[in-house]
Amino acid sequence: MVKITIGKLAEMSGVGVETVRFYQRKELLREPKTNGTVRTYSEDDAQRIIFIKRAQDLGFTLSEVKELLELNTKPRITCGTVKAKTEAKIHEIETKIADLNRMKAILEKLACACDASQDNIRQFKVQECFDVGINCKC
Amino acid sequence: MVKITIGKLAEMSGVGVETVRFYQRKELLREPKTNGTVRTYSEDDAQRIIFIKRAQDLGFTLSEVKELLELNTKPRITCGTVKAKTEAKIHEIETKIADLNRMKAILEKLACACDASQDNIRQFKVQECFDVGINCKC
DNA sequence: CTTGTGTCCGTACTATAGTACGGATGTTAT
DNA sequence: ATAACATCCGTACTATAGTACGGACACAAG
Repeated sequence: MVKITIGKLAEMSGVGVETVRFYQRKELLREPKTNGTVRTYSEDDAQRIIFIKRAQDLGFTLSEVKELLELNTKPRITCGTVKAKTEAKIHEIETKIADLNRMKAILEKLACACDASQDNIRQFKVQECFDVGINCKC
Repeated sequence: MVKITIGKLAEMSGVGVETVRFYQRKELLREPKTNGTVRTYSEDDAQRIIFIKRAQDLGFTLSEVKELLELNTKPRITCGTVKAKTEAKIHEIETKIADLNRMKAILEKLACACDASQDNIRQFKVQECFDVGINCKC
């Protein structure tokens, strides 16, 4: 077995050394075996960090990731549990996308109204545009 | 004009008193007129806070919201400037939507993969589930 | 054996977005 | 007038997700 130090682990998994230590404090990573005083890590630790980063990119917070990882250590957890958590996350994302589309439509109206105006010192009321697009005739 | 105190303003706009003061410190709200020492607010301040909360819900940070609001408050801003900022915001939103759609697609694959292996695997590895999700053909 | 790089560990700091607290003063209702 | 509540103000604290720092060791090369 290859000796992996914290520096190598960090490099392998694409995070900083301090981040590894931070994840240990947060109990997202186990406290590793030490021979002497210097801790040695395994390939599994790297995989775990890569998983954490991936889940995070997918919109999970660290505590949600921790929860997901704990599904492994707890007995008799089924795919159904993971699926439920994932679907809740999908729903959150869908809501966000819908909101953003609404926001985008309103901003497009604002840009359009801006275009239509010949008056270069006209005051646009951004708030009103956000409300219903009152000022926007397009 | 009705006298609106900070407490009433907070109640009207659905935030805490401390949040109003926080927004003042962050210059998202103007420092209000005082008669004596107690500050009085207007209906506009409430509208402004409600706007802040809405934009925030749509995924804008407070400093982004501040920028949006400054489109109104800067006196001699031209239509061209407003339009440029608005379009930049639209672009940001489009990027966010794309990112969220990517996340959603991956999570849907994950949910699907979880579904497929529901009854078969007892000792289930969450990390593998994510891997399967990413490579899943469903 | 000394130099240099790496690791260990605690602590402190960053940014974002607030929330809570304590003492002083202001305002209002009875 | 006096109790009760509200406001003012600064400071400190919360959570999230790290990043940075400084002293003490560890270890490998020259």
